[in-house]
Amino acid sequence: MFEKYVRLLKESQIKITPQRLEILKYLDEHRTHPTVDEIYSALKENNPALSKTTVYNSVDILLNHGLIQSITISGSELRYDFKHGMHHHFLCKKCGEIIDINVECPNLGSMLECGHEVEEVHGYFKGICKKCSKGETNRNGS
Amino acid sequence: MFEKYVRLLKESQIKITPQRLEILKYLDEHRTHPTVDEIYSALKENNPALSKTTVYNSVDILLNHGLIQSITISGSELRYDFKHGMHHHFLCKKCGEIIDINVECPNLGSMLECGHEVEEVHGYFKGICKKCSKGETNRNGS
DNA sequence: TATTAAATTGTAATAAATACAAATTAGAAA
DNA sequence: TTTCTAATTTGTATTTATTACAATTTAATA
Repeated sequence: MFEKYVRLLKESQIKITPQRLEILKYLDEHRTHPTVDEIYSALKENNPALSKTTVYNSVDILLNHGLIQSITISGSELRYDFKHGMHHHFLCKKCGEIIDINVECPNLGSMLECGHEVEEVHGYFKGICKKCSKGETNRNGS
Repeated sequence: MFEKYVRLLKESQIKITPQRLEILKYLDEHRTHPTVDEIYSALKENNPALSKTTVYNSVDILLNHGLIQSITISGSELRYDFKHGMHHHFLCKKCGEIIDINVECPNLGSMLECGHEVEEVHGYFKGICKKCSKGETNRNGS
């Protein structure tokens, strides 16, 4: 059940707690780029004692150890993503969905030559997603 | 003095007000990716009656008409950038500076093929900038 | 099992952004 | 030029994401 996440936390020398395991598992199994509030609401179902501060603390430590990444695409709140291979993101301005875009960053090479130490690469595209531009229903009901 | 910005606003059919001219001019002349608060503080010097709400309203309308762009790289606040040619951004985690990176986005072609209508492209890199990695002084004093 | 540093919880505080009503103004029409 | 009106500006109040912090609890080591 949690072996994978126990291993990940041990490898990063992060103290293992049920909360951290649940949060890491949730992010691995829900690739929806949830906010802290969304993670909190989902996990509170099975753990009513969960505190939102714990979710904030936990995503911070997971972030600092590189197990997850934060996504700033929306500009109004931070979203989190289990770290699986390099990919970019597309934000639909109509339905709000954030879609994974599986491309590499061809600029990384030239970035390495310009003297800055690059630790993170984020590619964000914004517009209207395939579904919405076909006129299908979306969460805004428009 | 303001001819350029009068022309830009007219072309976009935005009503011309002194506040909008000042804000647009400020962004054109200060490529530091300022926050609303920074724009507000700077312009309040010469116009003590300026309201922060006006700055919020103005950057919104300039944004909607494509004269400026918003930058979400920091995750804690929105920053604004006069729209000049395509470029990416680098955020230094040490000094906080946001540096323009003059590269195109080679992924745009493949993005156009995946069915989403792309309206914006943002390339963000994070790490330690050239200056800071050389151990020079920075605004954090570290 | 006992110990202790670290984590969790809950409340309070902060700060960016938004909502909104009243006063002002840009720009079109007379 | 003057009048008019919708749009803009202003200032205050509110909302919401995030951070700060103290008290309680717990993971993991000895």
